[in-house]
Amino acid sequence: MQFSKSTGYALHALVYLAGANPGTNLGIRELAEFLGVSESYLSKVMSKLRQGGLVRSAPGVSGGYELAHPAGNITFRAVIEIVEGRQPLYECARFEEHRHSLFRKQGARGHAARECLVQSVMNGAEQELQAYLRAHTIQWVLDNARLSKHANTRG
Amino acid sequence: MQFSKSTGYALHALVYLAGANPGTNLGIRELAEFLGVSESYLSKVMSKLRQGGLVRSAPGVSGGYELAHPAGNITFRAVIEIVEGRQPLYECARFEEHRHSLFRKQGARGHAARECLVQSVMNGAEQELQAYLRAHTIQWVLDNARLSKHANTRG
DNA sequence: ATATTGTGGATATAATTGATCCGCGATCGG
DNA sequence: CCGATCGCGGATCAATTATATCCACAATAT
Ligand code: SF4
Ligand code: SF4
Repeated sequence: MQFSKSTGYALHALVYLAGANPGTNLGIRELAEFLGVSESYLSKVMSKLRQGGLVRSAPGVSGGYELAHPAGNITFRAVIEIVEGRQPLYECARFEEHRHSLFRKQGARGHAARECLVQSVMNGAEQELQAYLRAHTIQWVLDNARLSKHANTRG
Repeated sequence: MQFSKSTGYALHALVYLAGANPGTNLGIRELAEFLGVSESYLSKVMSKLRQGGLVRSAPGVSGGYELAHPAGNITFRAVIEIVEGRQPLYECARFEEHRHSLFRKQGARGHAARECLVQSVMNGAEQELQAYLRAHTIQWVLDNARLSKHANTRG
C-alpha cells in the first residue's frame, strides 16, 4: 500500500514546472535530468499528466511541457488520481456472495438500504485521505519552500 | 494504491471471530469456508495476525483461533498495519540527492530544520487516513450490523 | 526539407501479490 | 504412550503490477 514511483515523478515534475518561468516550455531532457530518471520513462508519466489535462505539451524545436493551469489549481489529489488511476482504496471481493449480515442496521425508515460496514470504514478513511490531498496544491509547496531562485530579499 | 486482498481477509476473519461465542476456537476450515478462500492462504494471514498479537491460536484437536483482545480494542489501523506492514504511503526517492530546495522555510529560530514539503503533504494525508482507521474497531462493525444470530428481539 | 521533440505501442525486466504444497510440532482424547 | 487433529512456516509457483527501455511516427520551427 504505497504510492508508485510514477506519482513521485509526477509531483516533482509539476513542482519543477511551476517553479519555471511561465511561458517557457521545459523539455523532457531537463526534467528527466533534474529528477534523475530516464527520459523514456518520465515521458510516459508526462503523457498521463497531459491526458489528464494538467500540462500542455508542444512537439518540435523548442517544444516541451508547461502547466495547463495555475499551480494553485493543481491539487495533489488530482495528480495522484491521474497517475494512479481512479481505484478505490478497498474493493469488496464479495466473499461467498454476501452470505453474511455485515450491513448497517436499517432504521425504521427503509432508506440507506444495505450499506456494507467494512466498506463504510474503508471508504470513510479514503475520504479523509482525499480531502487532505485536495487541500494541498503544487503552489502550496512553492509558497512554503525557500526557493533560491526567487531570492529571499531579507537575506 | 489499494489494500491487498489479504487485508480484506484479515478484517472479515476478525469480524467473524468477534461474532462467535467467546471461549470457542474457530478452526481455519470454518473461517476459510465462510470467506470463500483457501485454507492454505488464509492460514498465512491468520499467522500474521497471531504474530501481531491480535488473535491467539491453539493447535491440536479442537484447536483454532480466538481474539486475543476485546473486539473494541482492535482497530482497523492495527489490522492493516500488521497485514500490510509498516510502510509509509510515500517514500522519498532522493531525486538527484536533494539538489533542490523544496524544504520548509526555516523561521527565525532554526528549529524544524529542513522538513521536506512533498513528504510533508503525503505524511499529513497518511496521518488523516490512519486517524480515521484508528477510530474504528472491529466492535464498531458488530455494533452497527444487523446480526441475525444475536436476534433482534424487537423484530 | 530537416533537425528537433513529444506520442504511443510493443516489449522486456523486476517486484509484489496471491495461492498452493508439505513436513514439522504441538495438543488432546483415548 | 498413540495417533488423529490442527496450526506453523518454509519452499515453491503463478498472476499481476510496477518499472524501464526501444522505436517508428507525427508535429513543429527554422
Ligand atoms: S462485509 Fe462488505 S466488503 Fe465484506 S463481503 Fe460483505 S459487502 Fe463485501
Ligand atoms: S522534495 Fe522531498 S520527496 Fe522530493 S526529493 Fe526532495 S526530499 Fe525527497
